[in-house]
Amino acid sequence: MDSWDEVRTAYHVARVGTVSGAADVLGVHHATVIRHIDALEDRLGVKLFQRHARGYTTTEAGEDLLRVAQATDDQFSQLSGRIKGRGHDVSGELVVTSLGGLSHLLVPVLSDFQKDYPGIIVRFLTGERLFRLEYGEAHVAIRAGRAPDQPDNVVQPFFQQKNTLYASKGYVDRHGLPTSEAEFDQHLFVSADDPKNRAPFNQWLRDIVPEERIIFRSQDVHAQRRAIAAGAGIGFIPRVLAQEFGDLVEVLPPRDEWTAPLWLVTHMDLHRTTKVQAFLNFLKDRAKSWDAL
Amino acid sequence: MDSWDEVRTAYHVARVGTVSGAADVLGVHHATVIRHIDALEDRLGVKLFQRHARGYTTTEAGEDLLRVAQATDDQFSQLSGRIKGRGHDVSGELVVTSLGGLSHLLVPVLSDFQKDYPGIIVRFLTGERLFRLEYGEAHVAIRAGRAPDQPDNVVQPFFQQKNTLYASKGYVDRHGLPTSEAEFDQHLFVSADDPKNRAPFNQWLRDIVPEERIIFRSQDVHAQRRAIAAGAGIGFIPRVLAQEFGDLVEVLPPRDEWTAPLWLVTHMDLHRTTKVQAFLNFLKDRAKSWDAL
DNA sequence: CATCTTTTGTTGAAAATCGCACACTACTGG
DNA sequence: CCAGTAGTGTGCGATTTTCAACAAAAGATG
Repeated sequence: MDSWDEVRTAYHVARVGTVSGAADVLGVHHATVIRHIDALEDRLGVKLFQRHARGYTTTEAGEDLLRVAQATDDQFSQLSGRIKGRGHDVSGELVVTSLGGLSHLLVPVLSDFQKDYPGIIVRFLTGERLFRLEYGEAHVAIRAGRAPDQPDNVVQPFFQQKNTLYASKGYVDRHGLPTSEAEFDQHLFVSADDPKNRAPFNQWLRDIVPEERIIFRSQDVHAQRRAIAAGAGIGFIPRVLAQEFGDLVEVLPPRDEWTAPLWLVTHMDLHRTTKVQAFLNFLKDRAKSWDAL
Repeated sequence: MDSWDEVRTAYHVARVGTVSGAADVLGVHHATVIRHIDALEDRLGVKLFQRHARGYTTTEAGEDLLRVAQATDDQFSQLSGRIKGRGHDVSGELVVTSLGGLSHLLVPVLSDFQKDYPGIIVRFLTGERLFRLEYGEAHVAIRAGRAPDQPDNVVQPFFQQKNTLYASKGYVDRHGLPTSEAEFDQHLFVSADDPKNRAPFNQWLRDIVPEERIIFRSQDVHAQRRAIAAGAGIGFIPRVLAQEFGDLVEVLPPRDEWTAPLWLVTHMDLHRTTKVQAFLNFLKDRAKSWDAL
């Protein structure tokens, strides 16, 4: 049974009882309706209607089609309502992905967003592997580094995450504070395990600090931060995050070159949906207060 | 939700996962598929798919559509099977209409036909009002008189019902038998109540017999026949029927002018169905034996 | 890393579809 | 009885839809 449109035409003819009436309802010419019916009957090999000068009356086959198509029409109407409705309200899943190191920023926002829109189910995906928007793996991605330029993605600047070198009070008590980069070779550092890590402050650190002085390395930024807080050495922590840790001392004043630009990325096909827009607005509103720091 | 064909297209894209694959299944060009999807999404105002170079993946809306369209596809397949199947087997209702006076012929045939095809439900409609084939009131009509020439009807000769004048043995004992029409004014007759009745033998009788000699009149042929059998007077009875009554005497030898031609009439749109054909063949086969009488 | 395959996306040409006008039929109401 | 109304049916011209070819991008493969 191909050509569902012909079924739909036949359905309206069966409902109304006349070709002209059905043509009015469908907004087409009555000749079109006649042709649809003829084609459908030819394909099925059975007459659906008996023709007479006062209209079309259904045969048993036509009666059967009427029942089935009625149900189909109902289901399609409901589907259309659901789809259009879902376009304008905020519900269902919201899938957000980012680098794991940004969870300290995002988790509170996601939690609050869910409180504002109880119909939402939040899924927060992190991991070393990049979750790809173009395959529908997430609605929104937060990316760091230089602006992504994937063709089908909509990219917006999120905020500038300022990073600075921190040490714990315990570390300062034991080793003191370097007054300039010149004294770095007498200190201990915490940084990424991967020498190819592209974060600008990590690259800067690799250039300035002798390799043997980076004595604590991990792929996991949370582990690095805990190591710094525990006094293992000096390392970079986002300023917004450092405030939550007590006992941290700013080793050097912040520099622009350590700042990591963050981007909000959505897939073109989802960007215009109210759900995504609601979340993006919510997120950007929160980010304003962070930019001030 | 107009254009069910676009829903069908989207359904196959959602199922297969690629535009090209869906185009293959649908037997159309992939550009057509793309346009259908675009049109449907524009109308719904929501993206059903996320596009990427390796195919289309469904959004939530697309997932919803997939489920609904899957159900629709199943139902349409079943419908198609039912309709095509019904075209080739003999089941459902069989509605036959005729003048009430022919029930003695038709009822046994209908009963036997139902025994041969147990899937059939027989509806035998009689009445003074003509049941009209073009409005779907019956599958088959048995008509008497001159050949009907309704444009959309298929007319076939059924058989020639020979009628003759009969009297009961009781009547003959009391009044004797007329040897010719000249003696009719000394006899009593049974005939139709309606002077405009078009049956040829009734018109003949009205012309020959003085009006006051028709002493038993009824609209109901069954009542007329019972009156004849009860000895009320002389009247016409079909020869095939007269054999079933005992005690009947043929008053005059049969004449061609008293013969009523019967016609099988079907509506063009139903004539080719195997159900109707099965019944027509069954009926014509039975009629062969009646013609001999 | 170059090449091949698979897939989406776009544009002019071809074909199928649709709308229009008219003919025709049947019922309706004075 | 006769004009009016509402419906089906059909040929022809116009429009929309579809097709075919090509371009481009992303994986897959060796």
